[in-house]
Amino acid sequence: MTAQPVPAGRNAGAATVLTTHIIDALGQDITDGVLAEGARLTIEGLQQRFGVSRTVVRDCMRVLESMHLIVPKRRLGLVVQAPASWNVYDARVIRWRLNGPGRAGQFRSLTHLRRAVEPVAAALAAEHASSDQRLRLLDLGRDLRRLGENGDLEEFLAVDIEFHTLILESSGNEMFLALQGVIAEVLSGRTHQGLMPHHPKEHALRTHEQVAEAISSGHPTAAETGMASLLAEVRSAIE
Amino acid sequence: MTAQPVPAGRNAGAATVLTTHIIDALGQDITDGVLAEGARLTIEGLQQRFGVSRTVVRDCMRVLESMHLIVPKRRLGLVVQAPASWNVYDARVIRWRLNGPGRAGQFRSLTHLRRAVEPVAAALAAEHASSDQRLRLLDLGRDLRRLGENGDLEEFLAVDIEFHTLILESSGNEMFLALQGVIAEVLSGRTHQGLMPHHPKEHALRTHEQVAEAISSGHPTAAETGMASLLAEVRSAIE
DNA sequence: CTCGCCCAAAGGTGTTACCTTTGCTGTGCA
DNA sequence: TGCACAGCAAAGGTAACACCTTTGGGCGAG
Repeated sequence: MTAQPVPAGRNAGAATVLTTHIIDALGQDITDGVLAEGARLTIEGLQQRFGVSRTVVRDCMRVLESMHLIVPKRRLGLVVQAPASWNVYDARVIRWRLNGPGRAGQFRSLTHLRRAVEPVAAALAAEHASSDQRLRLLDLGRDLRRLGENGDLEEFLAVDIEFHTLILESSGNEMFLALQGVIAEVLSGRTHQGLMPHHPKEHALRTHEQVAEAISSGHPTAAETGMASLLAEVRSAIE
Repeated sequence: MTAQPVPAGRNAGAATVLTTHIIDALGQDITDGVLAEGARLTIEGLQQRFGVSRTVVRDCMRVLESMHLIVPKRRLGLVVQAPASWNVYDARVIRWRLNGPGRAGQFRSLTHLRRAVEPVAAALAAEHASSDQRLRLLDLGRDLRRLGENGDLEEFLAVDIEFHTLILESSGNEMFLALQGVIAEVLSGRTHQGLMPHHPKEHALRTHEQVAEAISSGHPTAAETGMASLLAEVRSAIE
């Protein structure tokens, strides 16, 4: 991307579109590796490049700094950090990586994360879910079967996302729930890139139902192993 | 806490201690619930409270905003957000929660996260670890037994942290490795709060060795189940 | 009496100019 | 040769200001 010196857009009324644009542009460049570890930026330079004032640049730098993408150093400027120090759970970092050359790697990492988290979430859900949640889960399991057999991929995706989200929510663990967004992202990515069979496999449909059943009837171990076997299929697809 | 209007400390030379202090104070207040969802702050008010200029306050607000602890609203000020939107993987948020009344809950969440991630990390490590890493892991397993039998808790802790860190690192998944810090935190928290037996149990020592053995000899499944059983003990201790 | 328009106040956003602090670099003097 | 100090570059911090949006109240028309 590397925006050319924009003709000083001024504040055209757009609320905070200025900073968003700059943060996105630089974040994308860094996560793409266009700006590699050790690369140096200066506030002055960025002012030029984006045609904004120093304050705006500093605001943006604070955000990037808080994701550990850059570190300000006196006399050196803003030094780009190694990927190892990035805040890789920040939604924006994940989005940037999914947009760039790191896409495949990010997908793989997220899939492993799903494989780790979702079975445990299912087990916890079996212990902590409310009765509303349990009922809803059974409903969703049935809906999935219906939609899966009809071959309606988009609808199936929407319900699948709700299914997995509800389990994370029912786990009662806020750190699991916080992954909802990226898991939804992974699921959509999978169907929209044709990594899904045209009809979800019978095994997957049955397992969804079994997981819903295990959670709603309060069997943590069955829920955990069911979810694990659901994810095992996914895993074999990406490796 | 709630710092009284400091007598305008001015820039006493300290590098970026200004913003850090403000961010910490507010972040702690929000995560503690002292500032609850919907509470409103104003830049003006914060300027008064901390005796700093507007720019500094705004810098801080950007950081807090990027963690989704607050959202700026025209005419309303800075509105404190519900815990559900917080960036709960941000190291600072975790630290604040561990410092405040949310401590127990944060510990529980992190322990579940460990239970989810570490077995999968161990399995991946069995596939991807370098030969150096495999050897080192065997060493650490042996060291743990020696230190455990001697009852040297501090030394044991240090090596235990290195053991778990090395596995996360060997998994090759940067999202797993990113959890290294908080996992170390949980481990130290456990020993320093007397949640550990004076001598680590024989079973734990043996399991550490088995995990090291499984990873180093490239047996993902054994590594995964071994790590899971290691964490099962921990789990029973907190529930 | 009610509805709608207009204006003022409040407050966040963005700009500019200026000063301070820090650390590197190079040059001159001992 | 080596050390010290001057100079400079770049981030950190402050202050004053102009602008836009939101909101709410007042005032006039119907």
